[in-house]
Amino acid sequence: MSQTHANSEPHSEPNLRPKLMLIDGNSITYRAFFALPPLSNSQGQFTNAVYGFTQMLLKVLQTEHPTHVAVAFDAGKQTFRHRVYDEYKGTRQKTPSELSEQFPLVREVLEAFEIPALEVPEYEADDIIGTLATNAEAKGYEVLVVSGDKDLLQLVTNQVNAILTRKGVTDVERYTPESVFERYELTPRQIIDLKGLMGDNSDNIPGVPGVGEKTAIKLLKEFGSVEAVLSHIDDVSGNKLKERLRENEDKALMSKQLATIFCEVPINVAVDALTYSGQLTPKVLTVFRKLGFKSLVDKISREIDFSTNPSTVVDGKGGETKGVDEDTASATQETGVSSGDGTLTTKPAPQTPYQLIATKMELEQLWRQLRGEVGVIPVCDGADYHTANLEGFAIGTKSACYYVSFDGELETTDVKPLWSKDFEKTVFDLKSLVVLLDAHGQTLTPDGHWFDVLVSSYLLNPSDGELTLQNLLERELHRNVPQCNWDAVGDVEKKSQVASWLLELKHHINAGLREQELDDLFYKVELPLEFVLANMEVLGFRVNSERLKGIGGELQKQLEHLTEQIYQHAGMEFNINSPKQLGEVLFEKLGLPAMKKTKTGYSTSADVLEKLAPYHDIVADILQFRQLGKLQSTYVEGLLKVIRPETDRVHTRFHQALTATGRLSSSEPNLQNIPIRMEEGRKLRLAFEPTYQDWVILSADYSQVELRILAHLSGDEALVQAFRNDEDIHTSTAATVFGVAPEEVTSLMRRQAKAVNFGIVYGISDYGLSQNLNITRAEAARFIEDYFSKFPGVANYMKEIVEGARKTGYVTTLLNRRRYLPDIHSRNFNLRSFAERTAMNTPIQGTAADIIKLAMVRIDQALRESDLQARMLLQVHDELIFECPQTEVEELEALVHEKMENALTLSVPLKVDVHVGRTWYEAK
DNA sequence: TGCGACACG
DNA sequence: GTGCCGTGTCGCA
Repeated sequence: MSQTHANSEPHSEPNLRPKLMLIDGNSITYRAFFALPPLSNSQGQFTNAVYGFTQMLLKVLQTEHPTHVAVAFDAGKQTFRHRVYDEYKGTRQKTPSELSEQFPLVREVLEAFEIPALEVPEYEADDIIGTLATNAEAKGYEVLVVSGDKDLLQLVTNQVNAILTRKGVTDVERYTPESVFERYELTPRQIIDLKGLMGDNSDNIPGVPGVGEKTAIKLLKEFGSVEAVLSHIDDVSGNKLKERLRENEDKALMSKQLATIFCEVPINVAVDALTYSGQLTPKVLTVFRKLGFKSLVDKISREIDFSTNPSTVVDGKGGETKGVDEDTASATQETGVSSGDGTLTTKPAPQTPYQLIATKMELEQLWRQLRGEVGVIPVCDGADYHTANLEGFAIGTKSACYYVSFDGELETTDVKPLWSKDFEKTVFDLKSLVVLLDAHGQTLTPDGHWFDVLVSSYLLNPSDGELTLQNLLERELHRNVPQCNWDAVGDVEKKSQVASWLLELKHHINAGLREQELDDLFYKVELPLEFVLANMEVLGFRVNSERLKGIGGELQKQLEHLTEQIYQHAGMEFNINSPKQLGEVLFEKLGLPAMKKTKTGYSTSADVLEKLAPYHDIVADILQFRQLGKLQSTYVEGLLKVIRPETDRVHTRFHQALTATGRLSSSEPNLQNIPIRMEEGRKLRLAFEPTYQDWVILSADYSQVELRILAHLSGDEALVQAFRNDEDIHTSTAATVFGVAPEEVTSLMRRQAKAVNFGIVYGISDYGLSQNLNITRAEAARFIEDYFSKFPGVANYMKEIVEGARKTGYVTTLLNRRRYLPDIHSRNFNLRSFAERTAMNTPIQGTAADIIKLAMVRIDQALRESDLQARMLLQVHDELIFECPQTEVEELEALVHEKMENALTLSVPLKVDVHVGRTWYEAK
């Protein structure tokens, strides 16, 4: 591994060797455009791409400190590659004007940075970069190429490294020849061969059809290059593959040619002329202001080196003066600029003094030193917080770092003072800390002054991709996070440094929460909810494995019987679980009419099969087989695997920072999708029991919560009235839409109205409804039209929510939870329509999530304050499951009713149904 | 490893 | 030339 550069600090260790950074301007700008929501500044000019580009630029300059920099751009449409292959980049959509108008802005930014922008007619940015990289390498430079396109990996050598974006814009990864090999098992030059074989959709490079990354790598590992593969086709394993290679020899060779970066572009600028001073001039601030980059103005102002002029620092707290802290950044920014004299320097992250705490005496001293805000990172011997052992805590303050080790005489109970209100603790993933400490008999509570950077940053953007601590630090603070193994002991000094960065992250995120008015949602709902979820995870749900095995035995018998019958119908044996083989049997052997196709073959989905049922008895058996097979594999065998044998319990994980709408999700096992709709599956709930003999399961579910929310949000009079009268909503909708009295509504009419109601909540389309009801599109469109004319408030709400999303780029729930919808401006019909439906659905689904989360927090609090033994086991989106002694049923029922129905006050009542039973099955 | 199928709200 | 919202898990190719 040659991580030496990434972790070195150029300032402390002057580097005499020149370092050239070459940035692929097109690739980074493109990537930024699609990764970021369509931000625009006060003049309505779109700035997301230039913003992302600038973020990226700042980050790489700050972390790499190059001595020479250039940015390359594609020049115009036609390139020499089109002469080879006229369909080159043919599938690529026309560059949207929202993007192309930002390229001049990118150049303005570069001008302010005094970084040259290069382009050469007929050549692409790649080729310019390749040429300069080669030249510079020959002159003894260290070279870094920065791009979003993994093609550039072909340029990597020991002297030329690549920095590629991973997710978003600023989440990057640095590649050396070793790390290219680690990732692809190929040398950098073989990246060209890889593309020759697998092609590239975005550039319309064909490759060999049917060969993807996996196959291509396998072939290259064996033969080395495209040419070698083609001259040894006979030695390739797999007949189909051989055939494909033979048929596509030309394509493979041409694809390789297209993918090869041309390193002899005629450029009239010398590498040595591309010097970069490393100093930001005030011009940069001017351009940032003009573009409306408020946060970047703050950011670079914060990094201004005031060491020569400390008196300009305005620090209201009169505290530390060596840094500019977040809260005063806006004040100092003005001073920094108006003084206008000097140059502004970006600085690498500070190193904070570190101390190991391993004895009682050292710990005593720590308590005397420590006060106020601390970042805390638990250090464990494994990734799974349900089973890992706690080995110590990395602790960071603004000015010091510590590691408290439980390796010697200290144990977890010794750090108890840390959990008191006296310390304001910031962590990443509070729930996991609560679970970890519970294993050591320590109970953390919401009143202990907490901040969680995971859940809070999720609120700022729930669709931001995987939220890891590393991602957050890099994305939000532009910190180069030291390499360390987070799921193991060791690296404690680095971890404690990161712990102190948690505090900066907190302030950064807090500012965002205030700006989006999300502080209430975070502090009053999500943060306390972490403790509720932790307790549910730790407690688990008791499962009777004997009963489950009994159900499994029954299923097995039925499955065997069905298998036999299906073979008989088919006249042959085959794998019923294989959609491919099944398709062949149904549509070729038995000649049933194929109604739909998927990319891989015939569709055998349930809705297709249901239509085929009248043609052949085999179809019903297959549907039955599929259903039972699912029950057996997922719910019997899958569940048995995760029952802890010592306790007969399953412990799900709730994910609080995952869904785009604000819902929770559950996994390992997923207890939010235990069967209920079909009786056979529902029987599985017989295996879910209360902990003790004389206890019961109590379930409480919101009735029609999403439609009630729709009534509230839209204010539609008819819908509101229906709920105020406590009518059966689907019957009432049917009566209204079909213009009949409620008692004249037939079951068909009710079923159709129900589908329309669902469709409305999902962001309706005539196609979707027609599929669901098995009617024509025209008929579905009629239904929708009728519905909207009878519920004009709903029609208007849907129109306005989409318009609002177009204007602001996001939608919100009743508690201000936000979801960005960048595709709302897409030129792609599909993506745009999807975003529009999402705009209609998310406020509804998300508000339902807000409401039940609030109810959970209130119920948890009420239970803790009461003397009830009852406890919450699960949340399933619109219902809560509890267990309690039989004697508590009445009181718990009253409590749950009260808290759930009054979680929020809407213009329609919230209604909750409660069911009690010996098992989960019987609580219906 | 991506996809189809299917479990839930 | 489209396809109703949000999830997780299994088996196949």
